[in-house]
Amino acid sequence: MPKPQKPRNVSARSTQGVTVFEVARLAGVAPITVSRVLNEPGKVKEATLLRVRQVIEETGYVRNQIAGSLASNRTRLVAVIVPVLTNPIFSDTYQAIATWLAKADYQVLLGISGYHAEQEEELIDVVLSRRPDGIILTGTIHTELSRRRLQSTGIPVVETWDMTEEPIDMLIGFSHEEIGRREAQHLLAKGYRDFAIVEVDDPRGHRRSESFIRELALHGIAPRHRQTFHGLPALSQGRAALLTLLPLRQRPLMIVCSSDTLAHGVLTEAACQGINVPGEFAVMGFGDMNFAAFTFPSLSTVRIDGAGIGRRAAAALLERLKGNTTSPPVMMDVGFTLVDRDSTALLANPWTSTE
Amino acid sequence: MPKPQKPRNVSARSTQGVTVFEVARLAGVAPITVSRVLNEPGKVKEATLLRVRQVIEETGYVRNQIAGSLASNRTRLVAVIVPVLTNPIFSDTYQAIATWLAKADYQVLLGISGYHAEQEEELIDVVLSRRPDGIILTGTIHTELSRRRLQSTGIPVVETWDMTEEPIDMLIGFSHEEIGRREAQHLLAKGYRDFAIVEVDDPRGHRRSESFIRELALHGIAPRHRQTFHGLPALSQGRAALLTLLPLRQRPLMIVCSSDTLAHGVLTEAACQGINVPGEFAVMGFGDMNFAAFTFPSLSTVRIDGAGIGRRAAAALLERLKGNTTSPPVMMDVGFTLVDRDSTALLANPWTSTE
DNA sequence: CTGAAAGCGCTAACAT
DNA sequence: ATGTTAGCGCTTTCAG
Repeated sequence: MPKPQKPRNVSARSTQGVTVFEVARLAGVAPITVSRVLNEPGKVKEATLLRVRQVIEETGYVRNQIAGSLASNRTRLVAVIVPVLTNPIFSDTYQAIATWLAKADYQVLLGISGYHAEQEEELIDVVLSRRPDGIILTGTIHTELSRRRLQSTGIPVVETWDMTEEPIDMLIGFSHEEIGRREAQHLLAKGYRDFAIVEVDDPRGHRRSESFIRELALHGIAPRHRQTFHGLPALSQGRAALLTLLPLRQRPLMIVCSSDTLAHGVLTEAACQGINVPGEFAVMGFGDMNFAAFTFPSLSTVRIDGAGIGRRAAAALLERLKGNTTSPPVMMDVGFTLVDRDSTALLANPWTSTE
Repeated sequence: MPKPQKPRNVSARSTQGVTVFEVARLAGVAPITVSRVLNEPGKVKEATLLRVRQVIEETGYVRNQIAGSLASNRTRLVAVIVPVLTNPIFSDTYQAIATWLAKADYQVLLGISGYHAEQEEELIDVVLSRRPDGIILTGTIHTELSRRRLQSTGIPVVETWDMTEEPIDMLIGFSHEEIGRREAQHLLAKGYRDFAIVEVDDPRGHRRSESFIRELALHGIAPRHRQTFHGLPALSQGRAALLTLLPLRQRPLMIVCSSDTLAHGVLTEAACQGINVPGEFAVMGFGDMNFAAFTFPSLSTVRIDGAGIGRRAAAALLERLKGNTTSPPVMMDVGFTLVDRDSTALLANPWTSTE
């Protein structure tokens, strides 16, 4: 039997809500037992468990995780820093992260950095003040200060959607340079020799393009055209891009886009102009988003397993939070897949004739 | 001058981090002054401000908002409950919410309900335990328990993306029934008489369709076809839908889709089959997503100002949190706009001839 | 403009 | 299996 409690919740500061003390009093147990019912029910005798749960039910008690977090120094909160919510390329990843974390009773604190390392730095400050148990970042490019802050806190960090030799902590992604390189090799091997690049100015897409161009250069080829749009990739930009490429139509042209959405726009404008794809233009996207297999013609692209990245990021974090510091450091390259569809199908009139 | 502090942070439970007490000691002030520097810098003398800020800088102090929230009973956290992150129709809204809240130093706690009222109910429980200062919900359909819990806490709630006579608290949205009705009237007025409905089984889209059909019925018309897909709207579904509609081609058909993505799929399959839109089929979407004006042919649709909903939801919440309980209850219908583009352009051969 | 004292509601640590 | 004690790190309240 617990000893009678001192009166509680009488000061003007209180929230007036039901607390563990009230529940404990009504159930005839000590507050810590209520806490155990909530957090470690296995450690409480069945009868006590039921009694406390009934009181919780009757009183409508809602636990205060803020107080719990302060006392236990664990928040069950994971901060997820995203560049934007409006670029669907990342949606699968964030959805997977939130879903898998929720299964383990962790919640997501969301931060939007707008693709800016400086804004991300501010965000990290804000977020750290809430003492998340873990942080998931999009990308591997951060300010030096961000890196130091994150490392000095010792909070588990997962970087995603990129590769680096020196991750802050854990890393689950793929190499954008490798994609550019392999994409170039792949298209060269198929016989394409004339290239145009259509991209937006997002940092990772830009690096894919640069890597693509470097690989072409190794084969003595320079792209005939490069167009960079601002902001998020949009169908409209792809359409505009194809219009500027029309004068290049004398010879078939391989149009390499930094996103499926841009590529879809190119295909749309081609359909509008009655231009045959892949006959007069071939088109390559990036992302293998859910529409890519169903455009007309179907879009060749680079498949990224966004949901897989999210699932693995969540899993790696949860593993660490379980206390498995003995587990090897996580630095996983999930890779990518070049997907050949109709938009790069070789026709009877081989492009290799332009060599 | 503050009196010398009792030793702090010596127990095994401490986080070993720098606390306000340490900062206060080094700056020669009381802890509460450090707190004021952080929260109400206007109330602190310039010299003190600078001195404390310097110590914060030197020590790398990171405030603990958990402790602050417990003491002040304010978390600066807003819970945002979304059905999914992978349906881009909502992206603008959530992006706007997070962005506008961040400007006011509020952060977003994210919850994914998967379109299920029951899952939302659990989520609300979890979320309430973190004592958010506000909650933003997607939709107005919740379990009775959810409604009661939310109302009994007294936390400001904003429901979005729908209308209801009895909002939990604040409401910023539009009527899906009204959309279905107006859409039918609009298309009937343009002369269309033969309709097919293509939709996914999301609850709000379904209600738009039902309302559309009711309005048609008032004019003695029943849709000739209705196809309901499962899951999120996808281009592939739109393509599949048009294939099943091909036998109906004898007379021109108005295909009403519950999402721009479905409609885009219909247009894609039409292009693939060499079918003239709007000649043989006319197509209507929903959402006016950023691609709708740039499909081929451009897509007639219903414009929803998703970003506006998000901005207003954030603003309404912030207004309430500023303590303006005197402000009138928020119940705003942001409306919608029927957008006529090429996919419903009337041709020389008027559809009205089929009457 | 600044400070002392007293909690906020919970749980770690240590009993029993 | 359950209880006692003592905080977690901050901010409210009340004083000066």
